Amino acid sequence: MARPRSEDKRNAILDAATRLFAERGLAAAPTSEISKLAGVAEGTLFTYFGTKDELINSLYREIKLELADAMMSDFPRKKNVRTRMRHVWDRYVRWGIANPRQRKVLGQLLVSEVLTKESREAGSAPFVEFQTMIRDGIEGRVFRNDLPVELISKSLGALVEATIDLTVSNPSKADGYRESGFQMLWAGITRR
Amino acid sequence: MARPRSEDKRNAILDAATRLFAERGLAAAPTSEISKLAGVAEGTLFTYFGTKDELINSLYREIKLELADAMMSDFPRKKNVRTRMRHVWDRYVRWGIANPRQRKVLGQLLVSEVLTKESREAGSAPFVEFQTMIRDGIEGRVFRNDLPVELISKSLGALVEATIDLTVSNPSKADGYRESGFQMLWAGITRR
DNA sequence: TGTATAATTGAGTGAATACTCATCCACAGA
DNA sequence: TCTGTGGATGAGTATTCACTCAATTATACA
Repeated sequence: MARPRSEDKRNAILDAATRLFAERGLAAAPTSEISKLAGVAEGTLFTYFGTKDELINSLYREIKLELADAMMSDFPRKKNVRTRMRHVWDRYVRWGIANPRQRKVLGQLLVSEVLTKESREAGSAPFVEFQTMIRDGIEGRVFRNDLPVELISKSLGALVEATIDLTVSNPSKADGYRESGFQMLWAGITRR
Repeated sequence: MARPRSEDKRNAILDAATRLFAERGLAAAPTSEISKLAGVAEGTLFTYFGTKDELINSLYREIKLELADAMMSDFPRKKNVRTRMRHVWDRYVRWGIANPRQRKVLGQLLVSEVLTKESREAGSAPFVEFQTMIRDGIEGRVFRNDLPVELISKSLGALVEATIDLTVSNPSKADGYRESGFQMLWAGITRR
């Protein structure tokens, strides 16, 4: 037919957006600069993403996919709940430390008024296996039975964030923080 | 001298800003609308706050003060660590549920690129007593000794947020969530 | 009551920026 | 090699918005 769209260009735009959003925030990163940093004309940005909001929503999905990938690859499906939980914990913490920009942007996106309901749903889809693991923990009487699934998953996310924050401001203690954080989570959710 | 500034007008502006920031986000709430909603001329906004960024920083301090007030009033200084911890927990959760707008704005402010270092410091100043409580818990061998103070305080914040989120989406279970959330925190940070 | 001072007002201004579009150009299929 | 389709370009446009300022008004104090 005609010239096909380039996956490379699309990625370059998303990448440039990530950098600028992380440095200056969503609103203060103009499309003109995003496209310049991506090495394309401003008009090109709008052939890949109809509007800036659409770009933002796409970026959200992309980052969530990367995170899910980091957390769920090599997931030890057959092992016990603690091992699976630990796997997810370690991967999540490491991803956050290794990808500070994406993590920061994710934080901005989550409180922005731009994300559609569809994007939010699409963003949590890759984490179904994670939810299953928690349900296993409750049904197998490993976890306390008064904690709703969402409280456990949100708490894991929250404690991971706290652990990463600490590690970033004191990288030499990374291993200790990762261990302590998990101990704390595990003690909090399991039966005595 | 001359006409004094009005505390009422200042508050009206901060209040209007809170509403609009919560509904639309920082960037999409123009000073023209903030002043209109506050019932003053746009120019007046700029006699109280030199720039929009200054308004945002002032709002941050204001909200943190309110939160500290809610958490630390009637603080049972003389009681044991668990009682003090529980006091702070309950107050924080209740404040978040009762003040969804300020809570939402606080979330936006914290990831924004607008807050100065001074504002962040001023914002955490009212919480010194809270830090002291945690140190008491560690030194009194109530808490585990491998957890840094910041991990405990961040975790409390994080678990409160998770608890509030859940309560907002299912208000009838408010008491249960508040209880379970605290149990989880307490189990996580104390020695077995 | 008179006056100096500073608050209040809102129309105006300049800068920033999301998005458009006429033109050019690269590629797939014939 | 030719051709039609649709991507790539970037100057242009319409809009939005933070901030200004000259004129007006309220108030503390003498």
